[in-house]
Amino acid sequence: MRSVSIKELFTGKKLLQEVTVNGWVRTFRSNRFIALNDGSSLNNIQCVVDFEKFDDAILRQINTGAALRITGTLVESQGKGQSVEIQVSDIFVHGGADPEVYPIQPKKHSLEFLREKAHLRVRTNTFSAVMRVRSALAFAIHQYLRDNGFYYFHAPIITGSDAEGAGEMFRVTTLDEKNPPLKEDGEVNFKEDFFGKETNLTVSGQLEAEAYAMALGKVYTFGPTFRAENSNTSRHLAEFWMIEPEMAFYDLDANMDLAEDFIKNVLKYILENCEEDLLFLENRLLDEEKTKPQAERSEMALIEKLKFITDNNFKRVSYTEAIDILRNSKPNKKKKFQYLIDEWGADLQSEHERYLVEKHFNCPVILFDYPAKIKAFYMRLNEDGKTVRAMDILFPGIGEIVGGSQREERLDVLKEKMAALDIPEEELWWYLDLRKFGTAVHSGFGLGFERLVLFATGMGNIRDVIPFPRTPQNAEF
RNA sequence: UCCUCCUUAGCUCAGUUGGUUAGAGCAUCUGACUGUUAAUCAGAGGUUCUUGGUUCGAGCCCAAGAGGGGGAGCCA
Repeated sequence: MRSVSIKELFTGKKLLQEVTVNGWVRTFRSNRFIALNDGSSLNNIQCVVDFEKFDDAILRQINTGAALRITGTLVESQGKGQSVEIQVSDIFVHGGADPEVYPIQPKKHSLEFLREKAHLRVRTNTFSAVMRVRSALAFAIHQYLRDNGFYYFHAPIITGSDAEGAGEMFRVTTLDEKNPPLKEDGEVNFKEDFFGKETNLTVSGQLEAEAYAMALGKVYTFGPTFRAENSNTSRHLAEFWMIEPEMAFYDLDANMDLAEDFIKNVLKYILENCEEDLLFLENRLLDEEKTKPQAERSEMALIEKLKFITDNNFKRVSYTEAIDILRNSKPNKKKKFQYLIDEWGADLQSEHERYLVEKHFNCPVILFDYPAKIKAFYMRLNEDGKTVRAMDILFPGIGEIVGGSQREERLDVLKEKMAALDIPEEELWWYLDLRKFGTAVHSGFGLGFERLVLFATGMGNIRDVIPFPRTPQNAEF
């Protein structure tokens, strides 16, 4: 007999039929009621056991965490907590879970404790809900971009260029670490390494995406990226997933339009398709915030917050306007900012970004036209000669969720900027080729997938929205 | 990398000024009960993170180490 998912049982179509389900025990109450979950949804199916008809040896194996196959008749529940339940006729124990040592018990565990049990934490309601939403978001991203004429393009994970400037890189090598081949000057001779040169894990697929956009028109990457920064925060991972759309013939305005529409649409998708999980996460958040003082609680509940994003326009502000706002802001005048704003050209700190997003505008903000000095070499220089067509999307509680720009399409300007930053042309000869042959206005952005999941689920730490987080000093799983 | 906080039962936490036998809830085990909803009732369980120090006496004070959280920087 084929088994059905527990999710299907709640549609009511199987009522009074014999069904077989497989799943893991959440609780076993009164030696009679098994709450079984198979991950198909948040819902457990209550399996009612007539304990007098079953061997004690079987019943003893029904502990939290055990894997069971249960066959029985689906009936309307006599109890109040659920619409349907299974009157059990047969139980097969796939595998028990010794309650003396199984760490996930039917009680509240802290997220920090569960983080150390990353292989088991997805068996909890919170993590299963987060991971279903994560999966739905990934699907929505592919669907949106496909529907809008994008090609999914696979950027290489191992990269030979060291000039992307997005952060510290992880070295990829097959050289003998204890006895590497050396050059005459004593340095490691990477000519003898696997690729014949120094290679690293990618920090961004952008440069490669630009090459593909200049032929396929609109492309995107969606894959893992790696940063060897020693960042210890709730918003950074050493291995994270990034979506990087890149579009030929798009200027910065078109780029911002796309990014905003993109975010709104993928959030709309989960509002429509993950209602149950989002409601659970919303309640989890409300519970958590009950312990906090009033001032620290969020003004909106999770679902309301997501709807606010989908229904309202992001505020677009130039860097220059933002500096004016900040310079005249209360915390700046009262010297409450740790870094005071006095001159045009200063890099914005996260306290400034938070002020703009959470206090001044109280909605997502797109900052654009940043000073060239604080942005990457490949960004399009404006006619004023001092700003570049860069844009960052800032979200409440998360900070920067998107970073993007119109790319510098003029060969001579690009070469000048690389020279000014001491980036050797040989490193990026192929990137310069894109400007020599059929160059055109083009733009793109990068969106940190985990930061989007963080926002969408209301979780507080990025390590809780990726299955097996990689952070400094931690790659246990 | 810097600043800061934390580490007591399986889990979440309490533990007064340094003072007798380190407590509670939940989980677990044993027993009772059996239409429950994180069931209920009775009983059981501790290397106070590790090492060293101060002291008549340390969960509490000091030093070093380990692990974890929060914040900053870097960014997505």
